[in-house]
Amino acid sequence: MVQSMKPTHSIEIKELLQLADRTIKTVKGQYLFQEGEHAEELYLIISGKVQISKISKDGRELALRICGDNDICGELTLFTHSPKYLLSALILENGEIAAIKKDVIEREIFQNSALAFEFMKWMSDHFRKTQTKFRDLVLNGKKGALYSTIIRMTNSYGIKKNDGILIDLPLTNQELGNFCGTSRESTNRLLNELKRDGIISIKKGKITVHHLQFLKDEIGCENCPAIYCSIE
Amino acid sequence: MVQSMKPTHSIEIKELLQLADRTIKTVKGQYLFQEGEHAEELYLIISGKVQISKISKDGRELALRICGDNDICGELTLFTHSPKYLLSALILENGEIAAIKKDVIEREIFQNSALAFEFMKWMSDHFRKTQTKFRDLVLNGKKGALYSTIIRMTNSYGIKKNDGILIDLPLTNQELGNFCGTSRESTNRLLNELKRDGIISIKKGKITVHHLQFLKDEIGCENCPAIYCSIE
DNA sequence: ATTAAAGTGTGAAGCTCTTCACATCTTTGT
DNA sequence: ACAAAGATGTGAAGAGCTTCACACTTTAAT
Repeated sequence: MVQSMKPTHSIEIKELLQLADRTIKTVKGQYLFQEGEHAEELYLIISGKVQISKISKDGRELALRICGDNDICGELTLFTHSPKYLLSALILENGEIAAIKKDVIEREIFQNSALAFEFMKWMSDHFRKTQTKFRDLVLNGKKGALYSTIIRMTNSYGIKKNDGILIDLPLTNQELGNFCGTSRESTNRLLNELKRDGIISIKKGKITVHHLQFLKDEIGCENCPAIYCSIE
Repeated sequence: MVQSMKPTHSIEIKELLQLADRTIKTVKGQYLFQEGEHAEELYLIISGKVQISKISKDGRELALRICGDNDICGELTLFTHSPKYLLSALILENGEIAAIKKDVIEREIFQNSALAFEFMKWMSDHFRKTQTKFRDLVLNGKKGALYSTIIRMTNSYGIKKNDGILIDLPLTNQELGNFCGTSRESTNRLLNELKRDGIISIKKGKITVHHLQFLKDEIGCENCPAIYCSIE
C-alpha cells in the first residue's frame, strides 16, 4: 500500500469543470452555503476542505462529510423545483471551488448520456455511503458511531505506517464527537479506552489506528468496498 | 383534502414495466431479498406491501421503509460491479411484483434520456427522504425518532378524518419501535404519553393523529414537502 | 364460545450517555 | 518566554432507554 488510501473518482471531473459558471476562493471559517438557502448550484472542490453538517434546533452540530479535492458537494437534488439546502457547508481549509449551475448540469445530462451515467453512478455510490454511515450511527450506539467514523477516516485520510494507519487530519474530541452525535466528554472517554487497549494512539491531534480489525469486528463491519466506507 | 395524502409518482411506471423480466407472486412472511445476496434486479411493486429493513448482528431489526403499489425497491446501485444487498425486504401483504434486471435498466437508460431523467429524479428524492429520516433519528433521540416516524406515516398512509389523520396501517408497538430503533416498551410508554396528552389515539392498532403540529414542533420539522417526508 | 397466542401496560433495576464542574495539559500569539 | 486561549481528562449526578418480569387485554383459531 502506498501513500493515500482514498479511492479515485470516476466522474469526469474535467467535463464538469467546463460547465462551471465561476470559481470561488474560499476562506476558512466561512460557509459555502447554509441550511435553508436556495440550492441552485453544485460545487466541485478544486482545492481546500469543506465540512458538510446539520445544525440542530438547539445548536448542536451533526457533521456528515469532509470533502476534499475533486469531491462534489451541494444539495444532490437534480430536477427538483426550487429546493432548499438541508445542510450547511463550512470551509475548513482555504482553497478554490468551482460553482456549476444546476440547470446547466441538468441540460447537459439530457444530451450527454456518458455524463448522466457518471452522475448516476456517483449518486448511487453516495447514497450507499450515507446509508451505511447512518446505519452504524443508529444500530450500534455511540460506540458504534465513533468506531464507524474512525474506520471511515482511515479510508479517506489514512496513510499506511509501519505501526498502523495514520489519519492525516487533526481533529479535536469535539469535532470527532460532532461526526458521531456524541458529547465531547463521551468521545474523550471512548478514545481513552481505545488508547488503553492499544487499539489507537494519538499524537498532535492525529489518530493512528493500530488494530483496525478490532473496530470493524465491534460494529459488525461487512468489509464493504472502501468507496462506500469513507467520510467524503 | 381527499382520500389518501400519498403523493403521486413521477417515474413512468409503464415504461419500466415493459422492461420487466418476470413477475413474482409474493407471499406474506417471505423475503423478496435478503442482506448479503447478490443484487441483480430492481423490483417494481404492482400490488401488496414490502418492508425494507436492516437486521443487526445481535438480531434487532431496524425498519426503513414500507413500500406499496408503484414503489420501486431493491438495491439502488446502478452501474456498480457486483453489488450485494445491504438490506432485506420482507413481504407484509400478498401481492405481485415485477422484477427488472439491472443491466436491462442500465442499457435502457443509456438510450432513453427521459427514463434517465426520471430515474435521477427518483434517486435524488429518495436520497433526500432517507437523509432527513436518519437525521431525525440521530439528532432528536428516541422521542424524535418516534415522532418523525408517525409524521411520515401520516404522509404515506394518512386519511383525513374530522378528528385528525388516521394512519390506515395496523402497527404493533414492536413494529413501530423497529422503525425508530427503540424497544417495544419505550415505544409503548411514549405512545401512552401522547395518548394522555390527547395528541394521538389508537383503535385496533391504527393510530389517529389529532395534533400533528405538536409532533412537528417537537422535532423542529421544517415543513418540507410531503414527498421527502414519507415512509416509502 | 373457549382457549391459545399475540400484543399491551407498567414497575424496578441497571446501563449508557450527557451534563456540569473543575483540574491539567497543549498550543498560539506577542 | 509567558500569558491567554483552547483542548483534554475525569469524577459525580442524573436523564434517557433498555431489559426483565409479570399482569392484563385483545385477537385469532378451532
